[in-house]
Amino acid sequence: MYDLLSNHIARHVTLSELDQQTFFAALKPVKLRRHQYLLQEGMVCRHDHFVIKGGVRQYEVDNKGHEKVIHFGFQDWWITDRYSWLTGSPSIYNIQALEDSELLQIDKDTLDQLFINIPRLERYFHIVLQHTFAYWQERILVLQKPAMERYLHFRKLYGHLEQRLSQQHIASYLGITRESLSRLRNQSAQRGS
Amino acid sequence: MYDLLSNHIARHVTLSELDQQTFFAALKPVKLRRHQYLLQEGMVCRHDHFVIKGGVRQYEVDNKGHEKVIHFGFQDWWITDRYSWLTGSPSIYNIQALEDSELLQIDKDTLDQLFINIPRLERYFHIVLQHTFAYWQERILVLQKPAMERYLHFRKLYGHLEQRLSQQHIASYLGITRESLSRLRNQSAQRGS
DNA sequence: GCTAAAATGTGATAATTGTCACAGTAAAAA
DNA sequence: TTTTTACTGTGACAATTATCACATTTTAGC
Repeated sequence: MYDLLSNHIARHVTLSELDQQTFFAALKPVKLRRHQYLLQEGMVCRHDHFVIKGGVRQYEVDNKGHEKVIHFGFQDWWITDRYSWLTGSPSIYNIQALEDSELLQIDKDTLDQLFINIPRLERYFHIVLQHTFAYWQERILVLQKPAMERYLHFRKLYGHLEQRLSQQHIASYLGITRESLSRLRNQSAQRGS
Repeated sequence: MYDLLSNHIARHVTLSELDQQTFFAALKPVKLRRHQYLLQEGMVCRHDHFVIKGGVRQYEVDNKGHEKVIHFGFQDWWITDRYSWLTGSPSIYNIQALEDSELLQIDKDTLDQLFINIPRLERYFHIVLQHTFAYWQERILVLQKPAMERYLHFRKLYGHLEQRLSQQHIASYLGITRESLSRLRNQSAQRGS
């Protein structure tokens, strides 16, 4: 159950067996069924979550009632509303399971406590955040490009997830309507994939 | 000269005087005149920079030759191309001074070395990155909204910088053309600010 | 497997934003 | 100051993407 996370950690830092056990002991396993929520808007997001199995989407409901997906979370990803987590303010996001999912969760206070005695653990989270950050930086750039480029970029990076996601979620992630995405897909199919 | 940074650190963590001196000794002051570059595309970004005075913009030149501003950096902000910094790959960004500026820079290897003996320093950078991350998360959300909302949001957050930035840079940051921004400004002026 | 619900495809049309051209204005350099 | 250069405003028009309506297909629950 902790193997995935253990490997993920080992890819970035070396933790002693003891430190790793201390960390794992602080994690709480969470199971979600499809459509269940990890976070609902209005709640304060006090946990960070590592996805073991399944997948989730993080989205905002705008003032017209439209859902806007800003992020997905699949196996090997940490996911949280970093803003609410950091500031303690109520979240404007929902995080919902797209499939039956399994995650490990840890709350901020516990984690901050662990950082004091296990600096390497903070190093791990720092490195992970740097990677996530680099990903968001790229996402901003892509969101400024035309819809077709955004879609092709998505396929290049997350093509393997395309069947697991609905068109409307992909469209929302790309910042377009599901109708527009449908038309883009026709175009790109005609030109050969 | 180091007062700004010293205060910035104190806002997030407590560093011993010795640790702080060790860190400051590793920083290199950099002066830039308006239009000079801190980073040019094709170079690997090996430094992180803390802005003491002045301001910079980080932008990409797209395949049509258009400049796309993804980020600004003003007093009290750390700025770098996190992707290039992290992966060691050549940057696709330029970071250019908008005004005569003063910064403090540190390279990644030196910083990683410091982290080993000064865990609190890594805590500081980790916290700063969390804040920056929360800011980018919001930026993604805003970029999905109509142009007028983006502009008003910009004014709310960075209204105090509006006179120091050119229209074309603001427009680019908002992901619209300078012509569109000009029209948005007319509209919002007619409705009273 | 059947049925209801959800998701997707597609046409007609509207809204938003971009492009191009050029005039006017402001700012930098000589 | 003067002169050049860069920046901004505005009109006409084009391109992109959204919206709405409804048909079709797929999926989930019984």
